[in-house]
Amino acid sequence: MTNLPKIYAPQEIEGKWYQFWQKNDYFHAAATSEKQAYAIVIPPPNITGSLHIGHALDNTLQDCLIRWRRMQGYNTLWMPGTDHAGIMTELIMERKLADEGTSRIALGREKFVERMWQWKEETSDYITSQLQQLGCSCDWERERFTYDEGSCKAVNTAFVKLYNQGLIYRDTYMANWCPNCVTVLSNLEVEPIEVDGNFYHIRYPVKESDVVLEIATTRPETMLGDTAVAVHPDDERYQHVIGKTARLPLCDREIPIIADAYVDREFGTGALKVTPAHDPNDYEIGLRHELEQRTIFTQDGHINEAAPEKYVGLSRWNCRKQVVEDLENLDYLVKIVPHRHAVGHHDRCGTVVEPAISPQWFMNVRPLAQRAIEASQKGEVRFIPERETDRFYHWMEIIEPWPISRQRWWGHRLPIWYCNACDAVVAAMETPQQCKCGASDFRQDEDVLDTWFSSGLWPFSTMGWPEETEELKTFYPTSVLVSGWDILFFWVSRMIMLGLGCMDKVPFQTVYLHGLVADEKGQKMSKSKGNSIDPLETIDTYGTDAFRFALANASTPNPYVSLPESQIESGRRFANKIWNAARFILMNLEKHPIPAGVKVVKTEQEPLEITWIRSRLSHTIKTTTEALENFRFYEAAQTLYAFLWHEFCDWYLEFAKQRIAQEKPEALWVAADVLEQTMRLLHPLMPFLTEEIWQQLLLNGTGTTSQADTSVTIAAWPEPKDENSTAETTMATLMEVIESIRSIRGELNVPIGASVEVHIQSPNSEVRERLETYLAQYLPAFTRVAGITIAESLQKPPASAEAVIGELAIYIPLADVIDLDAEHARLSKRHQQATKDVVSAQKTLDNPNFVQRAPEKVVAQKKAQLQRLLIEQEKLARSLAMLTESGGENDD
RNA sequence: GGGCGGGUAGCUCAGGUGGCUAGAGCGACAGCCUUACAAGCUGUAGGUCACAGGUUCAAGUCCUGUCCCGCCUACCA
Repeated sequence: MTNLPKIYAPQEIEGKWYQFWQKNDYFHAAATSEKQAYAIVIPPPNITGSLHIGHALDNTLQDCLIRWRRMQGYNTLWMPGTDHAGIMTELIMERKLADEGTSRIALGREKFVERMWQWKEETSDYITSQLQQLGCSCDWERERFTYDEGSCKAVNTAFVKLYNQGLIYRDTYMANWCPNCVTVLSNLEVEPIEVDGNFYHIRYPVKESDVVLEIATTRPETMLGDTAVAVHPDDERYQHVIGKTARLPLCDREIPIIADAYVDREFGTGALKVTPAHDPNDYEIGLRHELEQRTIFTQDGHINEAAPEKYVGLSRWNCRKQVVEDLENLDYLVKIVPHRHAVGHHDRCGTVVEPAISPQWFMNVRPLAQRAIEASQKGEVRFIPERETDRFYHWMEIIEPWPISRQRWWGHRLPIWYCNACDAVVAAMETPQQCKCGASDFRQDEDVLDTWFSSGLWPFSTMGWPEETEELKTFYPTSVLVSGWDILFFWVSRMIMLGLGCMDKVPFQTVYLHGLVADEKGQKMSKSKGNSIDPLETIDTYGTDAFRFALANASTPNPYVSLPESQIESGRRFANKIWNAARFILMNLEKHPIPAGVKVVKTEQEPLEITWIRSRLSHTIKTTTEALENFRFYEAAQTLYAFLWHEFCDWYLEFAKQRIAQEKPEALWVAADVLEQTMRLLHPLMPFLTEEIWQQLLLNGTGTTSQADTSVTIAAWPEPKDENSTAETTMATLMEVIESIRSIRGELNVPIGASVEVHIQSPNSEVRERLETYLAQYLPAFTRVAGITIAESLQKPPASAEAVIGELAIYIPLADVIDLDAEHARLSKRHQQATKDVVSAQKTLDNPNFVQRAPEKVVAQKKAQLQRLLIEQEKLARSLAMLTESGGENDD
């Protein structure tokens, strides 16, 4: 007896097979190959990270694609790697350091970076081992890191190239500043969050007049940096003060009153305080009117010497309190009105960002964005779902210069050098030897690059760029990029732009943007919200395959997908079901081994159930393949689930049991064959279980694939070649009959053990013939029968239950056990339903327009449907009448 | 303010270009330890497809409007 446990234990299977795959190098892609290339670069996870639900979904889908294409015979490359993740990683390290009682600043740049590398070495294996637990078939020999030597070279090359094209430049400009991280940020890194704030109405007296301007602001502390008051040029209320001077309270300064059309007369008091150094709009106004840019904050968000001494050194928030208190005391405060508004926060650390003026390096992404739009319009890159295309265009159209320098330490230092003698700026791969002024003393820019700059080069930096490698020739542009839609702007569009900028080609042909996993409340799952499913715990409890299946099954086209625990549970049951089906087949193969070299050949005499299951398998192969081609993972999952469980197990294996009992093992061998092919189909979704079963089947002589195949990972993807609609129709009739009988037995509570007599009446000789041929052999597998009678016409036996399928009637005499009331209720319900359907069909057909205008096929279908319904209705009516006569109650 | 997605069974969701009697999983109910699986098997119940109009022979599906929910986006101090 095959020694397989009754319950599938994933833990005992999974580790073993991953090692086997790696040992045999199945995941390694050849740099050159006759085969067509298929490549995906992984969205590199943060080195410090642990696998969260988003990774699990993202990587499961990628692995599905890669495994599927590998089986289809492509030279598949799944490029793995990790991301140094800039500020994010630094912040985590800083928390660690704080726990140790030290800090980044205390350590100093050199020590800090050293410490980061050390930590990277310690943790980076962790995330990759988790990906392996998930079954990811990455080419680990090629594993990369966004801050490794190759990436550094790519980053410097790209930077210098874009600099020389004039796309990278330095500018002093207002940008978002994080006082906590002490660095500039791009707009994307700023998350606007609605907060409850106030409008502070403040009096600004006009010099040499009794006029007092009332000005509303949400940020009173910035008044210390005010350098003007602005009103609308056409505002009648303020004509007389334009050109005059206002006295800035608390500061003992005088500021001009200017007219600028930006001011909204309707809003607030119609008078605006202008702080060019601390507000983007005021900055613009300041430029137009050549106002002083008075910066009053230090880099870490405290008040500097530009403000009155009293406030120097206060934090932004304490300063606000102090300013309000002082205004109040000096009677400059009119009122405070509660006001809810959006305030920008740094998405990584949550600090309120400060618009600030600083010299930074920018990338002019406009020209590249334009090319990206054109590439998309030409179809060089395609977005799935399609709606993402519009989001992409919109972003590319409104895109602004990208500030790429960061005042941080963990990352690629800008390849920019300044001559210590003449301050000349040089962009170069390495420290320049000599300046044009003759000096040879240079210092490198202190800043590092935005982490997205290096990850933007990922699709080609991982392939060896800037060298002209075989990998680039073979795999670039890659086939698909798989990612959540939430990083379309951060990462995907940057890759497209930088791909065009550096390679002159888009980095991937297709972008598949899957949904984000949400909890029951529709909230995106994230660790910080505490509503997250832990993939590793889930894998422990349910097994990787169950989890992966659930993820694929949840992966509908919606922007948010939900993954209730019950769905994972369902995956586990499915795995167990497959396991047991395999167990049944393997156990029986021991008694009826497949003779060497025997193939179950198709013949005229082939039993119906074999033709049928092969046809259904072909159908399943076709549907699954199409689903994967269109990134409809949920459809692939559902198709396989339905086939395996409800067709193969529920029906075919039951037929097979009969055949085995009749000493006709072909049915078993076919079962093994169908299971083997189904394991191949299911492999991309459930790699471990399918490998285990596939290997077991191989040991038992089921080798329909070529002898060279030693693993399902490289077995050929099945081909649909056995579709047979005749067999499907015949089987459908049989199934209907069997289901009707089971339904009668169930509803009338006929004991399982009781055998029943079945009488079938059908005027259709073809149907009768089919039933005569097959019913006797199949029916006993599904229900206990004492005898079967099939006739063109026959009297309904007394005290019998009845089912009607079109013109076919089934009678089951139940003399002793029949409950006439129950039978009456049953038939009555069906009669009502039939009547309803008749009315509806009749109505459609009575409409002359329908008959005239609808396609012939549809009309014919409708007519046939009505015909069938009418017959059913009539039969049911007659039987009901008979029942009533013979004493059944009609209390409907 | 603008845009996008959604509202289908108690719950989570499918329903490519309009056309079988609107489906699945989970849950519910009833009955079964039937020799692969009780993590199973069999049967049953459960839906005005958010609402109101419209187009059409035909609408869950297309159009218009309304109401909810979610998200993205915008400089209203």
